[in-house]
Amino acid sequence: MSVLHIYEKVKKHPLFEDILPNEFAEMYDCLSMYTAIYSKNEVILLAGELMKLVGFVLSGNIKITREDEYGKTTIVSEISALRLFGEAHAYAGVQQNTATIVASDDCEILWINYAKILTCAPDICPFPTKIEICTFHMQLLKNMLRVMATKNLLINQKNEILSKRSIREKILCFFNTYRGSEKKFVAPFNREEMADYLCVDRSALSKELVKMRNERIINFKLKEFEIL
Amino acid sequence: MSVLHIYEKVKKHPLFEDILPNEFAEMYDCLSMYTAIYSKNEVILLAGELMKLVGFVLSGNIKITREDEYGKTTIVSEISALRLFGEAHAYAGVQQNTATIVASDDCEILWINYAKILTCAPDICPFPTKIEICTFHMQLLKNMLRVMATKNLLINQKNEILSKRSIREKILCFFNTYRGSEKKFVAPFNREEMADYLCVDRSALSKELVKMRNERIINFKLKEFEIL
DNA sequence: CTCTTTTTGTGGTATTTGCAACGGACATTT
DNA sequence: AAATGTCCGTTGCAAATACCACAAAAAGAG
Repeated sequence: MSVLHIYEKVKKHPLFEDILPNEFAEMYDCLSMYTAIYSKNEVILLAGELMKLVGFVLSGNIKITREDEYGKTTIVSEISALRLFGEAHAYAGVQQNTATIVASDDCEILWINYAKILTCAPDICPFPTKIEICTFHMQLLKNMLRVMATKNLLINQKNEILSKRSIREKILCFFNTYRGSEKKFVAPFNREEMADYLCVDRSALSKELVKMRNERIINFKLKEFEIL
Repeated sequence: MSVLHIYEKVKKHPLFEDILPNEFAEMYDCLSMYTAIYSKNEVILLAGELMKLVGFVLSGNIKITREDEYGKTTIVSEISALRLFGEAHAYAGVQQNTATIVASDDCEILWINYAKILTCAPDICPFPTKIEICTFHMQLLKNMLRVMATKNLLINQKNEILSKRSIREKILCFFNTYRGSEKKFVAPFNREEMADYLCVDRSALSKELVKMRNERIINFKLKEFEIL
């Protein structure tokens, strides 16, 4: 895939906001980017290896899995095309990666050596000397901060939901963060996905929703919900 | 409080790693830092206001609270002295802050205009011109990335624990992430704190731990645990 | 349209968890 | 030594939730 083709894929991601095609081409070399193709079920990164690069899924899907000491593996999360992964591990540095990353389908990954953003101007001198940095590197740093901050808020939201001790509270918390101030909204999940997201049993979720409808707290029909 | 006194307080935080006293003093002006004192129960930031600054708790404790539409407030998290808050909101930008921050005790906050790190060299020119940036600003950026990445991993860990559907699974997941590869370890919580962390009932936690001991999965005495 | 597949709601039951109250172990204070 | 307070395990019970199986409804395929 040519650099321009890659650019077309990544340009909509917030990480590359306000980055021009020619700037991206420069970065491509400067940050030692390269693409790699993995076939279905191939291991992309083994648990225990250090995550030094940030990955961007150009096509296909990947999954993050964890294996306990008895060999039972669970899927921690799934990452679809045009999404970023590994940035937290790459920047946290010391932490050892305890998860294994596997290709769910045939897929193509763009690997980016993001650490280089921070060290690409190696002529570091003692204070108060200044160093030079490309304007678009600065832009990328800004974008990366925003991406991580946004992800942070998202996980925090989910955390708040999962902290609730009853299904009803989880539902209400999810609705509140999702709907904003709208009374009527369409859920982004079907029942099974919603149950997975809230970490509860699907049928228990259905029952609780009906119960809440009977108590005239909410109204709904399939994915369409309304707060009363 | 003098800038040097402040430096003594903040220097151990990862955000200020490898920042020298004189560098900090320069930053203090450059990033428009200032301190503010709040008395117990005083509102530090009201829900709805935009979070443009990053806060560092110099002394005392603060709490993040959220109020539902019927006026019931819940404590989302508590932040103790020498810890950072608001960085995710500050960098995510668009998001509106839905939480209210309140002083738990009398406390002193150092406010930092971190956005300025990204724009402090205003002579931005078109590609491929370079811009200048202080070396210690670069260090600070690096530190901020690491702080956010680390926080990200931490929340993710907690998320994984809370995703487990039974108390036993939560316990095991917590133990596994906490103990690393050590078979014996001392928990950082007493039972009540542990129950809060796992979002379960304390007595139910006690019961499950005893049950697991009877099944010879673990052994424990108060805070000392051992995986069998 | 009909047939098939997927999604959703329901009912019954077993299990888990929460709740409230209490007593013993231990440490601290008086 | 007695009194007090905190933490932990224990108990009985009530409530919530998971599990399983199935029917009704909706969505898709031909």
